[in-house]
Amino acid sequence: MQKPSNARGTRDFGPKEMAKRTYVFNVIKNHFEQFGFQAIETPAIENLSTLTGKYGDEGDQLLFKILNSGDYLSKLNEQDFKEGSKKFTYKVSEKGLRYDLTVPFARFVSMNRNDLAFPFRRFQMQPVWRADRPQKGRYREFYQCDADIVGSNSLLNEAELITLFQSVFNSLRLKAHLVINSRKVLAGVVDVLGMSDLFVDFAVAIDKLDKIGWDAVSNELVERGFSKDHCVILADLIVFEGNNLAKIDKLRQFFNGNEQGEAGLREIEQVLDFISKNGYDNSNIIFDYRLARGLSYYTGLIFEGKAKDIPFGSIAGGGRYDNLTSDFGLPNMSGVGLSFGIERIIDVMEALSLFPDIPVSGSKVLFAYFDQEGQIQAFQYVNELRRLGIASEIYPEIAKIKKPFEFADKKKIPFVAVLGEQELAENKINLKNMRSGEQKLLTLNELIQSL
RNA sequence: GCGGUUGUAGCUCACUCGGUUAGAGCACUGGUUUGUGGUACCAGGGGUAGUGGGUUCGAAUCCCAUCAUCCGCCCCA
Repeated sequence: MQKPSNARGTRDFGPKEMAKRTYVFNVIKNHFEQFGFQAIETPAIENLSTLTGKYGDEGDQLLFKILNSGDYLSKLNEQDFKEGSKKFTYKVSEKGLRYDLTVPFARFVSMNRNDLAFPFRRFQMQPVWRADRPQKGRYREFYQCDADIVGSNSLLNEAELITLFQSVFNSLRLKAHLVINSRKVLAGVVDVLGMSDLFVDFAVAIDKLDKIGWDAVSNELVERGFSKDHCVILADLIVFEGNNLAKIDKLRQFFNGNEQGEAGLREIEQVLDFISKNGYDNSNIIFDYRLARGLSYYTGLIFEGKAKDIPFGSIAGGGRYDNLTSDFGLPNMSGVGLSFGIERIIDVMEALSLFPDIPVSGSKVLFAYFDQEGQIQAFQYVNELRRLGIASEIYPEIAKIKKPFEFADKKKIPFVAVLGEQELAENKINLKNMRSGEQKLLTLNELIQSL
C-alpha cells in the first residue's frame, strides 16, 4: 500500500469547497453571458507546436509535455541523445497541456475565422497547467476565466470589459480596484528618454515597483542599461500622486508632443470618458502609468485588478493585443481581453469571509425506516417528491434508526422523514425538523405542503 | 533553476538531555439508548515517527542522502 497524495501543486475539492467554487464560477459566468459573451471550450491537450514560442523561453520550460505514445525511442539515435534534453524533449513529445486560454483561443479564432461573427465575444472557464514551483496562491493546475472581444479596434470594448469588472465584483461584494495604463504610455516614456530599445527591460523593472519600491527598481533600471540621469527624470514621474486627470496632465507635459505617449493618453481619456456613463461608481478605476504587466503581447490598454482590503497580488488582469492570431496565419486581428484570477478571488473571499451561506447538500429531506416494508414505501415517496422538484434522498440500508439521523445531521439535511410500523399502518409520515427538533405526523400531501 | 522551513494516528499537534510500551484534542467504531441526530458519560480501534542509510548499548530526537511540503527569489497570473 502506498501513502495517497496529490500530485505536486494540485488540489482536490471536496463538496464544501466545490459549493464555494461553483458559486463564484456561476456569478462570473452569469455576468459573461449578460454581456453577450459566448462560451467556448478547447482541449486540455494541444499540439506542442501551438504552444511553444508563445510564452518566451521561461514559458516553454513551464509547459507540461506529454510523452509520445508507443515506442517513442525507436526512431531516435545516439546523436539525438547527445543534443541534450532540451532538443530531445521535442523529439519524444508532440503534445502538451495548455498553459493559458489565450493561445488556444487564438488558434481557435484562426481556424474558425469564416464561421465566427466578428467582433467575436467569447468566454472560457477551464483549467490550465504550469510546471511552476507551487507557492502561496500559485498552483500547477488552476482555472482561468477569460473574456475576450476580437475583431474590433473600438475602445468601447475596453470600456465594456471595465464595466464587466465592476459588475462582477459588485455581485461578489468584493471591494476591488482596477488599475489601468496603456503600453503606449510606457512606450512614450522610454521614447522621451531616447531608450526605446530597452522597452521590455523598462517594463519588467517598473512592474516590480509595488513589490520592491522605487530605490530597488531604479537600481535595476541602471543594471539594465538606463543612466542615473534617466532615473532622476523618472523619479519625478514616479513620486507624483494625483487623481486620474492630474496624472494625465502631468504626463502630457512630460511627453511634450511625443506621438506614442500622446496616443496612449488619448486612449486612456476616451476609455475613462466612456465608463463615466456606465452607471457604476468609478472611483475605483485608477490610471497609473507605473503599471506594466509581464506579458509581451499587449499593445494598448492594460488592466490589473486588486482586492482592496487585503494584499493578495492581482485578482484580474488583461489588455489589448493587436496581433493575437498572426502566429496562426491571421494577421491584424486586434482584440482585448480580461481574465479573472478565480483561484485568488476564491482565496480572497475566503480570507475576508465573503461567502454567503451555501448549502452543502441539496437534499431537503432524508427518508428513514426500520424494515423492508418501510424501505419500499420510502423509495416510492422519495421518487414522488423528486418528480415534484423537491430534492430528497433515501437512506439506503436497513439499520438502526440512529444511523440515518446521524447521516442527515452530518450532511445538514434539514428534515428527516421516518416510516415505522405505526406510520405505515396509518399511511402517514413522521417528519422531523432537524434544526428545531420538532416532529409532526403528516400525510404525504401535508408533507409536500410543508416543504 | 536558487535559498530557507517543515515532515509523528484520518486531521491539528505534543513528547524536557538520545533511554522502558510514542501521547492529546478532533474525527472514527461500539455502548449508556432495539423509534431519533446535534449535548454528556464510558469503552475501543487506529503508528514501520516521509523514505533510505549512518552514529550509538539504545534514535521520533544527532548526522548524511532522498522525496514531499510550505515560504521567499527568478518568473508568472
